[in-house]
Amino acid sequence: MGNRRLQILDAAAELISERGFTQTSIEDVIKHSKLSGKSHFYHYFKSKEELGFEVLNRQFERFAERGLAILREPMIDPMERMGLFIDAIVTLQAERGGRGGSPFGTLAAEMADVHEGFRLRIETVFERWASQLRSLLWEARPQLHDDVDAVRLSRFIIATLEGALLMTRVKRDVGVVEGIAVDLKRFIAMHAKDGAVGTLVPARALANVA
Amino acid sequence: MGNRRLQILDAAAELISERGFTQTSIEDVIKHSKLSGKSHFYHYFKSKEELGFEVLNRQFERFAERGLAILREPMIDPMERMGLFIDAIVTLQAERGGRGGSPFGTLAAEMADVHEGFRLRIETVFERWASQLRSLLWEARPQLHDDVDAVRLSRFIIATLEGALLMTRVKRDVGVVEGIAVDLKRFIAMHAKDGAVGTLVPARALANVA
DNA sequence: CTAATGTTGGACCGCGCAGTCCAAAGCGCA
DNA sequence: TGCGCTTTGGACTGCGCGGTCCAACATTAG
Repeated sequence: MGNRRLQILDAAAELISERGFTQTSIEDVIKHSKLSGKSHFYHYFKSKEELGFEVLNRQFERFAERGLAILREPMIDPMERMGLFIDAIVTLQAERGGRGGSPFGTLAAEMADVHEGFRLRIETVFERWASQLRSLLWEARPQLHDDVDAVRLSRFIIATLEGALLMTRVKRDVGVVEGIAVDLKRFIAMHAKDGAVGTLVPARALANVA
Repeated sequence: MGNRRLQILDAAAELISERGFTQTSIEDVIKHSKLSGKSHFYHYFKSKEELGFEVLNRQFERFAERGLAILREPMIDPMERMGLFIDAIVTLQAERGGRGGSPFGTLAAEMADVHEGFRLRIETVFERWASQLRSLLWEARPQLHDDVDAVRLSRFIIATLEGALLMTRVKRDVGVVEGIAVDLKRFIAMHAKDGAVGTLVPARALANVA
């Protein structure tokens, strides 16, 4: 069954996002996937490197399902979708008790300067994420100031969220990412024309913008 | 000489901030420090773990010298100092050709969930950094809106910078951190009363705020 | 010149892990 | 029941690395 393969992949994804790639051994993965016998692993994967690549893809898939999907809901106002998306990331982090941070960020920090293959794939992952954000900003264009640079703004959003997840992990306090999320929404709201902010920012916080 | 110790420490700092802790072997460190003989290392350090802790301290020292110092220049307007500080981080990253990212961030992502000792020390490092930013914001209080939350804002600044360094590293493009720095300054300027922005943001960019 | 006291280099040990291999256990099929 | 074929478990190998140890060398003192 290709089912087994997925089982291994998910176990690996969990361990790697917690401990990092190098700190996760094949034996750990096999044990954690409720299978036994290392040959099983090498039946489905060529090498640990291949596992790493596929875990990265899988993480992005899941992220796309649970987080990025919100960005494409056609019935919701774009600005509101942005807020929901940020909330989703906070929720995801809260569910894990502040541990584990961003699966991409962790892998990125660990491998970017060590393994060119990983670096390129991580770059692709971030690029796909960024492109989703750009689409949303494009959709929201009528509500935004004319000189908003979607490329720069989407990068800013990703960087801030990644940094927030990292700090949350270090402090083991979900409050960190929550606070940063609030500010990030305010920053995004700053790019919108008056009255187009929707539920992105509570009225009180808008005092600073006006 | 305690000089040798520093030599090892600096070699290790460089390697660790590029490759990460686990990917850096004692032999690499010794070779890179132009010494030879592993016993030399163990003459100055109890273990690799101790090396890691001290590298973290040393990185923070250097960062405090070259970056954080700007925050305390008493002759410069606080808001302007903030801008200079952000510029300094961009410059530091540019000097390394986009590689290596933040020394703290790299170590944090790698070790936070693996080694409690590292996590605590990294938490301390971030806290010290945050406290410097808070001091500056306190100094700038007369120029800021009354409801500015210094704790939250300082966390936001650190998170965004850390995320920016990470993405710069992944894309190997210093332009990323440069762009994010511009936006970050605009976000900070948003908290200042009109006319108190100084050189933080070029007049053109302020259009969005007003 | 010799003895005592550091330095320095590197051989060596043990361990953990990626990756290989084979033997035993299922399992269809007649 | 007996025979091939696949699945499964785990023993084994080679290697890299953290950490120890000791032998050779330098240095200073008498």
